[in-house]
Amino acid sequence: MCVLPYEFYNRDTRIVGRELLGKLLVNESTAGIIVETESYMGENDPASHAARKKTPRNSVMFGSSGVSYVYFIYGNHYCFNVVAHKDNIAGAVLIRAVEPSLNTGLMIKRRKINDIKNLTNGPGKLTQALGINKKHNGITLLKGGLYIKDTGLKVKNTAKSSRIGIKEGTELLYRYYIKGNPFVSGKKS
DNA sequence: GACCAGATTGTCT
DNA sequence: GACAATCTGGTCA
Repeated sequence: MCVLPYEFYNRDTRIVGRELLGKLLVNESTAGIIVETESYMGENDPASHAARKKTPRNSVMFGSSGVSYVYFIYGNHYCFNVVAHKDNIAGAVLIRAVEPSLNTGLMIKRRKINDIKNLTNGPGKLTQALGINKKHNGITLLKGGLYIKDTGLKVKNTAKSSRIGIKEGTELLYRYYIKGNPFVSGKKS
């Protein structure tokens, strides 16, 4: 049980995306097990924010690995990413879904719903449940507060598929999830 | 249950 | 001014 070090994030974005499955995402008093991720590369990935050029908004993706990248979208929702790439490349892993693990009651209060399975099975949902917002953009995940740790949990069945909610790059299978887990977004397994 | 359109704000051109 | 890595609620079957 230890906080993931810089070396974990400073690897190929796709590897980090796959290996984040089963890890524990912690923020303040709430936490959830990551069950679904998507990897977004740099200039070679047309669906990535970093595909075109560096702007104030996406500059975090060009920064150092192990940093949180939070952005606001569609007027209502935040999405939480972890910057992860080898040196001198842009890239980040989008956390799409987690399984509620710690302080589920607080998540229910924040989401204002009673359905546990509907609590964190989507990017906009999990940020609301865990209390992640714009103030978390650009902060490090290596020091505590907001961080990801290894619980020693071994993931058995992982699967990959096309990413969701994008118009380009859909042929790239950069979405990773735990097969059969009820908290994965979308429909059933 | 499946499909469709609206909501609503920050950022870029 | 247009658009976006989404969610919710409505309508129709």
